[in-house]
This record gives sequence, C-alpha cells and structure tokens, in this order.
Amino acid sequence: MKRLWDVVGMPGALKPYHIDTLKHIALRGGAKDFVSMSSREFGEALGVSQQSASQRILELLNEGLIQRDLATRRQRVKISAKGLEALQREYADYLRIFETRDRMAITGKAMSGLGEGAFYMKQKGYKDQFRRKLGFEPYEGTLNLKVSGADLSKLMILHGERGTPIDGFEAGGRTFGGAKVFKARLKGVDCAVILPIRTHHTDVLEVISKEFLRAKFNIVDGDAVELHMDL
Amino acid sequence: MKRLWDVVGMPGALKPYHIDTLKHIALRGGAKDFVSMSSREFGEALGVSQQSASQRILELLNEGLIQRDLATRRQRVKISAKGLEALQREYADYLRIFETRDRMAITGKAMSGLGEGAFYMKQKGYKDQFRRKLGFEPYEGTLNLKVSGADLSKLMILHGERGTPIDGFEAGGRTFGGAKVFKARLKGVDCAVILPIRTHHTDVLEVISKEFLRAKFNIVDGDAVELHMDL
DNA sequence: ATTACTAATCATCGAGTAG
DNA sequence: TCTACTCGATGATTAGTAA
Repeated sequence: MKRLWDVVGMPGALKPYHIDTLKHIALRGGAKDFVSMSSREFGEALGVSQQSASQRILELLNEGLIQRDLATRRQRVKISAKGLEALQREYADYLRIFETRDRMAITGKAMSGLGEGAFYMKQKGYKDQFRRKLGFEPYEGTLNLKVSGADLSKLMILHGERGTPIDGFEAGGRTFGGAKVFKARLKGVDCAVILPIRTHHTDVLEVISKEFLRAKFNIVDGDAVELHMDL
Repeated sequence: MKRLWDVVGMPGALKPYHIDTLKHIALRGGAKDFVSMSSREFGEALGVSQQSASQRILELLNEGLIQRDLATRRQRVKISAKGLEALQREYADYLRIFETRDRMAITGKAMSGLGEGAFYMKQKGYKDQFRRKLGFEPYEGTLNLKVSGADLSKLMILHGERGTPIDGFEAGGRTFGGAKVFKARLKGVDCAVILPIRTHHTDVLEVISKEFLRAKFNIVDGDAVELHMDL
C-alpha cells in the first residue's frame, strides 16, 4: 500500500528527516557555500551511520535540494535554491510559533512591475471590495517590493495567515482569482499587501494604497522600504 | 544492532518526525493551551494515517513531550515544558541559519542571585583571565538576567557559539569549571555574558562588567534590560 | 582514507478492527 | 463517532564490503 506521502505528493513537503538533514548542512554553512563533509563525520553529527549519511546525501541530491562537488576526496555540498526554500518554510513555521504577534515588519526593495498591478486595480470587481474591506479605494497601481534573505520567511508566514479575503469574480469573459489582503502601514501611510490565493511562488510583495506611494516618498527602484503589517 | 540514536542517547535530540509532530501541535496552538485534535484530523495535517497520528501522540506522551486530556471524546493535547524546550532548540537552529549576524540583542529581567556570582568573581583564576581576555577586571558581582519567551532561543544560540573560552582551574582544594564569555554592551557600557561550559539548563544570563551596573543604571529586580552581544 | 552498493535488520506505516 | 491494538507491508538503517 502506498503511503499518504506518496499519494498526496505534497509539493515541497519533504519528509521530516530530509529537512533535518538539510538543516544540519545549513548549520555547517552549506546554505551559502559548498562545505566539505565526509559521510562519516556528517553521520556522527546527524546521529546516524556513515552509510545512512551517504544515502541521505544521495536522496537530497535526487530531490534537487542540494548540489554536490565530488571532484576531490571529501565531497563538498551546497544547498540549492529549492532546498533553501524548504528550510525557509520550516523557519517560517517556527516564527509563527514563537513570534506570535499581531504585527510584523518586513523589508523589501522597490522594483518596477510590468503594469499588471495597475490592470487588476482597475477592475471594478476588485475596487469595490477594496473600498468595502479596506476603507479606501486604491491608487491605480501597485508598489512592488522584492523580498530577500531572512524576510522571505516572513512572507511565508503571510501565506499561512488568513488575512482579509478578496473574492474572485468574472468580467469581460475572463476569470479574476481570489486574493487576501493585509492592512499595513508604509512610513505611517495606510496601505495593504495583496496576495493572490492561487499563490505561485514569488518573492514579490504587492502594496496598494490610496496614495501614489512612489511619488509621495520619492521611492525609486532599489530603495529599501519597510512595511508594518497587521495579521 | 542498536541504532546510534539509542546508543548515544542524545539528550533532547529527538527523532526528526517527533519534532515535526510537536511542531504541528504547536502550530495549532498547543504550545500555550490544550488544543482539541482528533487523531484522524491531525493525521491529515501531518500527512499520515489516523493510526500513525494516534501512535505518534502516544510516543510523544511516553517521552514526556506533551500532556493529554482524554476525558472527553476528542483528546486535547498540550506541549509540556520539555517539549517546548525541544522546539526552542529547533527554533534556535533556524535562527542560527537565517539570522546570521555577528551581533544579537537579548532582553531579560533583572533578578537577584544568591551571591554565588560574587564568589566566583573573586577567584584569581577567573579574574586574571577576564582582565586578559576582556580587557577589564569585572566588578565583584554579576547582574542576573532572567530570559523568557522567544528570547530563550537566542540564549540557546549562545550555547551553540564558541565565544571566548575561559579555562577551568583548581584553587583551595576545589575545582572551578571552564566557561565561555561573550563581549556585550548594556546601555552602551562594555560588559560580558558568562556561560559555564558544563551548562545545566538555565534561563538566567550572568552579566559581568567593570562597573556596578545595578547602581549605575538604578536597576531593580524585575526591570527589563536589553543586552547587545558580539558573537 | 574516501563514497556507496547489497543484504539483512529493524522501525514505521496503514488496514483492519476492537473497545 | 473516538482511540489504539495487532500485524503484514513498506521504508529506513546498519554492517559488511567493494571500488
């Protein structure tokens, strides 16, 4: 009989011991660079045999969670982007457990979008809901913040929170998906973060406000902007 | 053949899937209160069957990591002090991975010790090392800070860091154990945190400084004090 | 010294089912 | 319904060993 793990597939939900292995690699610095680790020594750190450590490395490789350099005698291992993402998800869980606050600060770098934000903001189906649920009608356009580093985990917390739901709708023959918003403040100005429900992995935060934030604060691409959100 | 896990014993180092189970309980609020969870529903959240979820609950119970109230139909579960400690250790690992800074702020409440601090500070074997390695000779007495909440994890990071080693020695027929110190600042004043190597679990931080900090800043028991440490 | 294969062992899992 | 038992199947770990 197949296990639920296999059946469900659970994208990104690795087995606990894989996460644990990944974590130990990260603790040795494997999140940033290749770190040299023999399977024996690594096994000791993990509390398993040399053979198991070797096997786990192979499994992580197959899952694409790490890269390996086996040119020299001692293998050198580095956590891949996918692996780092898995660790950040895990970290986000612990943040939710221990840093339970109703507010959260997150920092991102301003960046130009492709104008899709403005397109969506123009839709009546969204505008009405924003007015009703946020108490303001947003400026037509969004401020995109690119989040990186440890703050990515905070973004993942957001994905796990309920927020204020924005219903999807149909208009002009196409479907507009649901989303959730979180009230926030940017330099004291009321605004909101909007997250699509069908959440493709992204490291970009879309901020809406009734004011044209870029102009008001003279924000140019690359500027670091701090956002204070309500959960 | 016994597994390394069993042989080593690894106090507090639980199997990864136990930690994972504990984490899911915490995410449901089980860190603070009893939370009601059927084994079926919990199994779904974990990605395992009802039977496995039930079994895991039993295992956590046997390990003393959770408490359970089985009076009603649906069991109610709460994470024990031991379980919470395990989770905090895990959280501390992720903090070390993602919050890699060379400085760290930690907040504790001032509390009275039993005067042992002063006794140790009087020992020449320690005093000489402090003068040499910290650049100051400490005031005879320590400021004890009781750490709680999320900051406990930061304390665990300290335990994992190397710091500046202080060697143990013998004097007057008894043994004085080794320790490690971290340079720090308390309201701008240079000081240091001292951690015994043979580290009994504790939530108290001992701060030494060349000045009498309590008097200088008029610190009374219960005051919250913020400390900035170098790692 | 490495890494990793194979075979045997053991832990974990889910199905069936009892209480 | 619920929790939790037994047990056969599956998965993970180890020792031995090859390369």
